[in-house]
Amino acid sequence: MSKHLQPNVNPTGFESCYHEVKLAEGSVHVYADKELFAGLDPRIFEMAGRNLQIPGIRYMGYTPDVHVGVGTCIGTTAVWNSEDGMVSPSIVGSDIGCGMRVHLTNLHRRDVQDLRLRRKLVNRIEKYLPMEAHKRGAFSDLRMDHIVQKGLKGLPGKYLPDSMPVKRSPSLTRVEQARFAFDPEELNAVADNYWVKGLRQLGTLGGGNHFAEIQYLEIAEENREIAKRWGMFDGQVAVMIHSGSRAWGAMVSQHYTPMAARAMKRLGFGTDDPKLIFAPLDSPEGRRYTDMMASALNVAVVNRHLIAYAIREAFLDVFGPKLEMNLLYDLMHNYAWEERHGGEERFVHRKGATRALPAGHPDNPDVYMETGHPALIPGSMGTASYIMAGLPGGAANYHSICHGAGRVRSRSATKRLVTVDQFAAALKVGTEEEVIVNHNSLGVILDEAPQAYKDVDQIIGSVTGAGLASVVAKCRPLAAVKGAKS
DNA sequence: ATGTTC
Repeated sequence: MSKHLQPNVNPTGFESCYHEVKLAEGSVHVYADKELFAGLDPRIFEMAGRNLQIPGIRYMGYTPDVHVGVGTCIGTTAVWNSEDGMVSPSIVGSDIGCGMRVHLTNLHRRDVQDLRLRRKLVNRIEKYLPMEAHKRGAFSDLRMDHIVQKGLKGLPGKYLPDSMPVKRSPSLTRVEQARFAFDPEELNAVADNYWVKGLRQLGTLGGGNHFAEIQYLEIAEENREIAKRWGMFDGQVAVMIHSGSRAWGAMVSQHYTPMAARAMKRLGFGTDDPKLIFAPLDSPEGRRYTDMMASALNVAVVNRHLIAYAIREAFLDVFGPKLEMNLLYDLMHNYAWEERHGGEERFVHRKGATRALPAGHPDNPDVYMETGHPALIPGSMGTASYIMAGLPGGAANYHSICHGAGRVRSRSATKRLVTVDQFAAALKVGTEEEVIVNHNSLGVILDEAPQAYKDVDQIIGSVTGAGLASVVAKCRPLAAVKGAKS
């Protein structure tokens, strides 16, 4: 029993961080402190009511960063039985497989303190890491069909170097290293341009809130033992990546949502929201969607892996061959999958929600069985990100925690209300602590200013306050790489 | 988020 290392936590305000909201259709369980809860948009509860109309739903939870989305809020955990449940393309959303990856280097923050060196590093990263798509002919050694079907196992060995171990360290779960038996006809039906574009977009960041950051770690005092086991130390330079399956996942959403809608019509299912689409897991349409969603998860993991590979090339250019960049974990926050909860098989949808399994949970990968796996939480630009460990109390929310800060204002409103100078101040431009960014003009990414987001520290405070997870490390930004609309 | 764009 004592072999499991539990994170140290002293939840002080559990009662004040949990709210059961009773609606006509059932309850939605909200994890947020009183202030965040009071500030929530009332539309998220109307949305919860319509989601709770889907037959067979067992549970619906909101994380503290919850906000309105299409059909279903970002920040939702929605659960069915595996045996006779539903799968919903609307709940998964269109950014299928979007998630986080962290690599730990053997560098200390003092090794990258010099601003000119950091700028050089960002320039190097831009050389290897396109924002939109690789030039025609790049990655001629990759097979998109292998990647779609086998994920990381579909990559040639060249892309799996020892200094960023993937094969050697079984640190990925069955979701992230999924391998599926795809129906050839299903894949044959995908238009040629998606195969071409899919290949060219591998190892590219994309736009919106996606990013790659160079960060340094501040280990939380109370979880030093876990941090040590995970190979982390104070001041360690880490690379955090936030990206997804790019156009492939968008194609799956666009093509298979109408297909699931036809199944609903055939079977006589519906809710008050015509945009909320779902199908039985054991219907032909439900199975086809779930398979194709899995293909997007494979693409997303490979995309993040190749982004990390590109960043490693940049680091090797600058720091030489002694540089190490070990994978800590890769973890998605937009997907649906089978998991074991309370000894039962459940089908868990997470839309903008991060799995945080505690020590001993059977779905942990072996290397993290004794601590729980790292839960990777991105902050907004210029603020902190977090690496957390799940607590047993997280079972209340099916081991889901937040996926970031959560937007407080739209992109257009942010551009209207926030000035470039205010953004620059948030990035500490002109000081020794400046967060180096890959854009000369901050105006092109103004909609991603931290002023567009909630305070991530307060979001994390609600997660720890509710006893769902505990902080292992706070990750402070040193440099940020982002795509921008030209 | 992405792609296509009246």
